Amino acid sequence: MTDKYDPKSFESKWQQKWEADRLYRSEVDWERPKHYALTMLPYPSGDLHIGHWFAMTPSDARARYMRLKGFNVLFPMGFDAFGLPAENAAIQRGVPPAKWTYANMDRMRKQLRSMGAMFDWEREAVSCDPKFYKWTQWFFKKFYDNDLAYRGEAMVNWSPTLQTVLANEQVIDGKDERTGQPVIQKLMTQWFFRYTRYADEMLKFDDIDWPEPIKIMQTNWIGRSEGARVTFLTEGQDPIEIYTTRPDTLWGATFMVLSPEHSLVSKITTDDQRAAVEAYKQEAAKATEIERSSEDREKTGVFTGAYAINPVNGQRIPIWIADYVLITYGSGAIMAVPAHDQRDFLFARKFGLEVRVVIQPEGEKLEGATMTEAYSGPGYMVNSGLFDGTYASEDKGRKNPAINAVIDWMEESKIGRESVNYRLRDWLISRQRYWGCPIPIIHKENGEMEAVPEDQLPVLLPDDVEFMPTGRSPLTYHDAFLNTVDSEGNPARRETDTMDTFMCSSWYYYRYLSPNFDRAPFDPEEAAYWLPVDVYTGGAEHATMHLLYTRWFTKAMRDLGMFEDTAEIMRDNERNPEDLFNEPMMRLRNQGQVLGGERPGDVVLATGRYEGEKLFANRVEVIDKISEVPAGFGGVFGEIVKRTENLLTINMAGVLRTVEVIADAEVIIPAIPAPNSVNQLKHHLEIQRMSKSKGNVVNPDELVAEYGSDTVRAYLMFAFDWEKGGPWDPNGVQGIIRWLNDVWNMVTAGPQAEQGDPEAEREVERRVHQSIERVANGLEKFSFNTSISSLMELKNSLRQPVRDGKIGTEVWRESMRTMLILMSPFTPHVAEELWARLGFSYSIHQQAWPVYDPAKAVEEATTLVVQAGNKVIDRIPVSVSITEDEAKQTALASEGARKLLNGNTPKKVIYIAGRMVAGKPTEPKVNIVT
RNA sequence: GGGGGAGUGGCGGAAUUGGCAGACGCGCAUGACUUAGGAUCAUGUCUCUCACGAGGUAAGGGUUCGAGUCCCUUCUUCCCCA
Repeated sequence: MTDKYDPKSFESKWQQKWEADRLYRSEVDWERPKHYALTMLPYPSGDLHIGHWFAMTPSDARARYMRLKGFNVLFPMGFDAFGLPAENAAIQRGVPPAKWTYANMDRMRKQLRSMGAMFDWEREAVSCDPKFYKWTQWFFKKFYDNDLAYRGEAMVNWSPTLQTVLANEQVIDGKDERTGQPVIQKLMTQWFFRYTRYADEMLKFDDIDWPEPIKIMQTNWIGRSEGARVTFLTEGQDPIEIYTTRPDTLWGATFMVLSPEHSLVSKITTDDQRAAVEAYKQEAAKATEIERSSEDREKTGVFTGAYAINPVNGQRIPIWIADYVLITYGSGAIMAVPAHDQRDFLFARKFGLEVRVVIQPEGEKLEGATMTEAYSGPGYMVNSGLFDGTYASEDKGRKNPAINAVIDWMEESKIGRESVNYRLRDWLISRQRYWGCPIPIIHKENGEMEAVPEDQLPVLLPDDVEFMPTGRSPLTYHDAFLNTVDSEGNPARRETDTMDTFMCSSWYYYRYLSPNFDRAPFDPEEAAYWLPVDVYTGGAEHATMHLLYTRWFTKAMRDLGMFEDTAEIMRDNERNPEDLFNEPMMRLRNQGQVLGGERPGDVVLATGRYEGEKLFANRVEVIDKISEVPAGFGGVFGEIVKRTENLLTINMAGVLRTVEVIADAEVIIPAIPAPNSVNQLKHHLEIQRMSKSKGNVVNPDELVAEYGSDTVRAYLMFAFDWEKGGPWDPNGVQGIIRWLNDVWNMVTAGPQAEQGDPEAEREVERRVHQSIERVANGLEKFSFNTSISSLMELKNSLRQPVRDGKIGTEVWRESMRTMLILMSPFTPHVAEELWARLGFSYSIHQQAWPVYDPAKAVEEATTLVVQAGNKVIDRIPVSVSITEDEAKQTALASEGARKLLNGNTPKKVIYIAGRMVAGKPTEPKVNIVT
């Protein structure tokens, strides 16, 4: 055959056929083992990004592999369709969010189909679809009814000029990014989920195979600490509760600090301090919590004029306010122990407050007056009454003898009690936004609240909305939405907050099970078979947000009995439901990120008219190299480092110069056919995240149009360590093209001999079997690049003997058959096409993964490596069946060993046997120690 | 500020988790075939050395018969919270 590998001629043909045949439809089949493979669903931003391909196509390859291994695989897809960008589009371009979102999803579905992935589209779930968000609201209601949802106060970014709440990403440097108006921090009533209720359970990872860094990040995020709560009384008898992890240092508390927002502040402030305190409170409102908690920030604060009594020693200590104490953490008040806490120490030194040492390290004498930093290490308690001499270790909580003793004593004498605290705060789900799932709550006239009854769900988002340029949610002035009646028929007002989109993404993979089911969030018949998710893939940036929220969600669902029907059906099918609903995903793997590659900017010569330093160019010419600048050139020349519209920044021998290209300027780019425009000039690109504004976005549609889907898939899997990612390099794709071309040519050329050479055929069989194991091993380990390199090696080792006519028809056909199945997870289209051309029956994707036979993979001859330490001193060809004794004798008799030993006897001889590891043979070694 | 990673040829990356460092690919070089080559084929390609050989996985130290891999110190860098 003479036809060339031309993916365009068959890729969409197969995609259509697979879809028409419902090849990837996954249905419950209790006779077969199941595998639920899940990859994070995209936000419908409008265009599929190369990052989506990078995340999804390797996951698809693995799902396909599991299918070939005999599993019934569910691999669904959907859209996380609520969110702020749709609203911004509405405000900026006047497109309704729903229209924008649905149009984007249509486009992205087409793009997703071009991947040739085995998505089961009949299970698609879309979070902004009322069929979906009815159940998001239903979950909210269940949580509300069971005290897992409540209203509380939280700090928000508040714009006083716009009278609206802003999201974190809308605030840059304390100002609204759109209007530049100042933003302040303000306490507002918001909806929360009791996230902390499952804090302890979420610290357990025993039953799940998740990456270690993710577990560490989640553990730190939850931030469990053991300590005590202690109540101090002010001189006016107002109680101030504090939380401390170091109750053993209570005697060193020489002042207290309240958060500026603490409710007692105005009450206890004395008249002569009031002006200063009020001024400080206003100042503190400008800083974000992240800034405030930064340790190296200059400490600020104001004395309230009031005093408290230290309950352990009766000492009278001043009460200050300072912004390094946050109202949202602990109780919003601390006891300050400057000798043993660095932040308190800096504060004390700045304001001249007493530093009293109460933990004295061994062999050192600390003095409060002369210390230069706080001491937080181990030592013996001093200045602490009856506890003097007690040893304070480095352990935290009860394990520390000093803390243990003090807590017991405090509980006995009713001064304080043991307490566990978490850095984790409750999950704030309120968003003062329109394009989100409405919170199904009604505010009655009398101020009480009630949940919308289940039969009235969903509370629909109105689509006849108009956006104000302020960004205020249109729900807050949409009368038809706002006005309703309560359960007694009295007029009432709807809640206008919508839910955080993390709420939708916390349960979407349950909706995939039965996206049209209308009696519950999911059909227990489906759930009993498919749950839990076996493998989940996505970006590590979701480590502490999405992945913690979703764990919480599943635990809450379990405790509210939402899996009971499912468990019953499992039992009916002899599946033990125990421990299956504690965690949503059994295995998690994170892919890295594809970054924009580095690209040099065009080197240009620009001439025109100067106005001061700035050049108004009427002619810009791109040249090859900086050395081609003509002598005596009077304009600006150099590499374009940046271009904004017609404004160029040019690096002229190290100096940055600005050139404005005038409207009808002559632009000459030799590489691009004339006429050229300013927009075709390329500027320098650094390796960094891809974004439209940087102009370094790689468009997968263009790549697919040029090279075909299989090549793009395989290249993404081959060019990177999947868990790491890296900068995009357009050149490497050549290697994949050559590989697929070679495979194509080899298969279409057919066998070159009827009878082959037995030795060559045995070698081919060996390579084929080694490859089966190696390709599988890479897929198991998410090491897609090594799987593909194994496939390239297999092709390399087949090509020459086939060409030389050493492989007979039978072995040739069997080898091609196996190779195509091995390739099919990675390059599903070309594998199917060649499969069909070889006359095998449709479809390759319904075949079984070839069985690895170690006996066929094994080598007959190998090399014995003789080492002295880490250095190779000889190599001797031997049989693989060599025994330890034979190997040692052979090694000692070798030329290299003779030279090394020079007649002496070795101190030690170590033998390392050769093995077959993941389809790859290793050589036996003998290490001779002298 | 806090947290998590990563440092291996000109480049992307391999290396059974302690056992011949640099697989596979890109690029490059030389040659072949060609009207042509950004096609294809062959050979080579860590560094130094004509060679024999020696050195080499960010830098320094340690453990070990043996270290890219484990431990300590330093440096660089990326990501996340944002």
